[in-house]
Amino acid sequence: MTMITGDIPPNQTVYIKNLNEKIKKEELKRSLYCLFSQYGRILDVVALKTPKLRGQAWVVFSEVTAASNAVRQMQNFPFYDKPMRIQYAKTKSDCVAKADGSFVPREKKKKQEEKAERKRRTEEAQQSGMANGAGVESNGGPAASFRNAGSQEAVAPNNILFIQNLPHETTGSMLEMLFQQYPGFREVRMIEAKPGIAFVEFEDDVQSSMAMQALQGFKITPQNPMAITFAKK
DNA sequence: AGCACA
Repeated sequence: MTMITGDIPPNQTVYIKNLNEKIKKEELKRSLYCLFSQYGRILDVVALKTPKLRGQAWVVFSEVTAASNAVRQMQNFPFYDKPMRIQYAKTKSDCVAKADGSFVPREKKKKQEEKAERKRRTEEAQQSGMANGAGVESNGGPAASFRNAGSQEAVAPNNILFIQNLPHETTGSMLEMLFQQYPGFREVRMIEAKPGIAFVEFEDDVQSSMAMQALQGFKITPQNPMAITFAKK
């Protein structure tokens, strides 16, 4: 069991390192968003290019299960020519804390920690009824019900996309018009015997992910939002 | 290698 995640407990945020440091921050964040959004809803992507933090990023999911799938499935995924190393984040992301009400701004947080430290040092002769932010991690959160990947089996990235729920009149050239605008596009393959589905091939997984993100739910007719997943290998 | 929230 040589798991790279070490002994860090599950967290809805994943910490990614060994990222290509030449990629500009905005592009990196966009790409990470595209690449990881198949595992669930993403609340935030954090990347800094400071000396200490370059080459690393945090992707915040709305669900821990999404993060778990991402840690497993995307482990060592070659992203901009470097294998990603993915773990759970060590601490709660600010955007999560803000959502659950436990957020404490940075400066104040320092003070609060010092205060807690002082308190700890004084003999605790009595225990007051102070309930200190002891994680009430209930997810009474809003609308977690999308076509998120949490319910279905997590599929590993693939340069080939599997498209479902197309109107039966869909032609290859219609799909080509849609998908060819994304870099790395190679070809569309319709399955004559099976109307309503198609395969779209890109040069690599990153590019296919971009197109998937961009066209997910795209409606050729009002009744037919496209359902795009990676093709099974 | 490196765990932040510009």
